[in-house]
Amino acid sequence: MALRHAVLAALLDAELSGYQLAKVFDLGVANFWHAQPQQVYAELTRLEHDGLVAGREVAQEGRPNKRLFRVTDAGQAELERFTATAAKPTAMRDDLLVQVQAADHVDDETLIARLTERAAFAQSKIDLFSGLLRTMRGDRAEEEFLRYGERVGPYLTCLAGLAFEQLNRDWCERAAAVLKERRKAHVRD
Amino acid sequence: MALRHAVLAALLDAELSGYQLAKVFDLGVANFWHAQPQQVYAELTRLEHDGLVAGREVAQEGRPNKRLFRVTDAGQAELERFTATAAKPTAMRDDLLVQVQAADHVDDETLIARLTERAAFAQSKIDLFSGLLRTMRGDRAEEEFLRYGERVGPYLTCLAGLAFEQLNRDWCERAAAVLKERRKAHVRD
DNA sequence: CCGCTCATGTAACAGGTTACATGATTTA
DNA sequence: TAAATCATGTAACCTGTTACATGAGCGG
Repeated sequence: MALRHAVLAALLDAELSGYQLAKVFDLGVANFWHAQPQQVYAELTRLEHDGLVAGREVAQEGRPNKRLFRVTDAGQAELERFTATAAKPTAMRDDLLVQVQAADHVDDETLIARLTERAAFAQSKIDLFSGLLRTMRGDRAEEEFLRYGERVGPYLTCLAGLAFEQLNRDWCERAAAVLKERRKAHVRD
Repeated sequence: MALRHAVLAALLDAELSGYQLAKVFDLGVANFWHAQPQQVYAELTRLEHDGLVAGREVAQEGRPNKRLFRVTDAGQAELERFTATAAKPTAMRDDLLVQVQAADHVDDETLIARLTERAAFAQSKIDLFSGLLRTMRGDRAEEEFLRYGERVGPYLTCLAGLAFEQLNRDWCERAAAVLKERRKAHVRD
C-alpha cells in the first residue's frame, strides 16, 4: 500500500485527472515514485471508494470528459498517519548492476554499450530535473526558496532525483572507463 | 526474470549454498540486488530445473547437510544473453520520498525524525561498503586494483552502493536541515 | 533453558507489469 | 494518412512480501 500515498501526495498541489496523474508517475517524469497508468487508474478507484479522494466530472469540448480528483480530509489524515510510520529503505534492484557484477565473466564490449546507454539516459533526466527545479524556484536563489518558498516538498524530492541521476551518470562513465582500460591492459598481455 | 541473473552473477565467484546466497541478498549486505531467503530458495529450484545451475550435496557433521551450487555452461550462456539485452532504468520507489513530497502538508517534526533515521541507516551501510571495498582491493590502491585486479565486477557494484548511500545520507541531512530552518522561520511569523 | 545460527522450504497475499481494448481529436 | 495525444479502463500474469513450519547444534 504505497502507491496510495504517492497519489495522495501528488494531489496535494492540484486537482488532477487520472490521465494527468499517470503522466506524473510515468518513467520520464517521475521524480519521487513511478507507476503504470493502469495502476494509477485502479488506485484512484480504490481511493475514491475508501473516501480518501473525491472526484468531480468535468465536461470538455473536442476531447473526452475527465474526472478531477482532490484529497479529502480523510485522505489528508491518512497521509499524516503514513508519514508517522517508518519507511523501510529501498532495496537496490537494477539489472545494470547485475550485469556489471558479472563483468569479467561476460563480454565487456556489450557491457560498455549498456553503461554508455544508461549514462546518456541519466543525462537526459538531469536536464529534465534541472529545468523543473528552475521552474519551481522561479527567480529566487535556491537557498532563499528553500527557506521562504511556500512549498518545498516537491523541490526536495526533485533535488533527490537530480542527485541520483548525476550519481548514475558518473558511476556509469567511471565503470565504462575502467572496463575500457582493462581491455587495453588485457590485449597487451 | 531478474533474480535469476542476480543469482547466477553471485555464483560466479564461488560455489554457494542457498543459505549463503540468501545472506548475500539480504538487506544488510546486498550491494547489487536484494531478495528474501524464500525467493532465493525458490529461484534455485527453478534454476536447477532449467539446468542453469548444478547443485551437489555436501555432508556436514554437527550441522545439517547443505547443497552447493555452481553455474553451468548453459547458465553462463544465459548470463551472456542477459548482458546483451538493455536493462531498463530502475524506477524510483521510496516511501521516504513520498513522505517528503507531502512536506508542508504533514507534521514536519515526524518527517525530520524519518530523515534522521534514514541518514543513520545510510551511514551504517557506508561503513559496511567501505570495509568491503578495502577487503576486496587488499593492499593495492584503488586505481591499481581497478586496472589490474583479477575481478572488478563486485568492486564496481560495491562502489555504486557506496555512492548511493552517501547520496542518501547527504540528501537526508540536507532535507532535515531545510525543514528545521523553515520551522524557525515559520515561528517568527 | 533461551535464543541464535545453520539449513530448507510451503502457502497466501500484495503489488507491479504486460497485453489488450476503445474511441475521438490534433499534429506532422 | 499515419501517428501522437487525450481519456479510461479490464484481465492475465509475474514478482516480491509476510507468515508459518521444521529441526539440530551451539553459546550465554
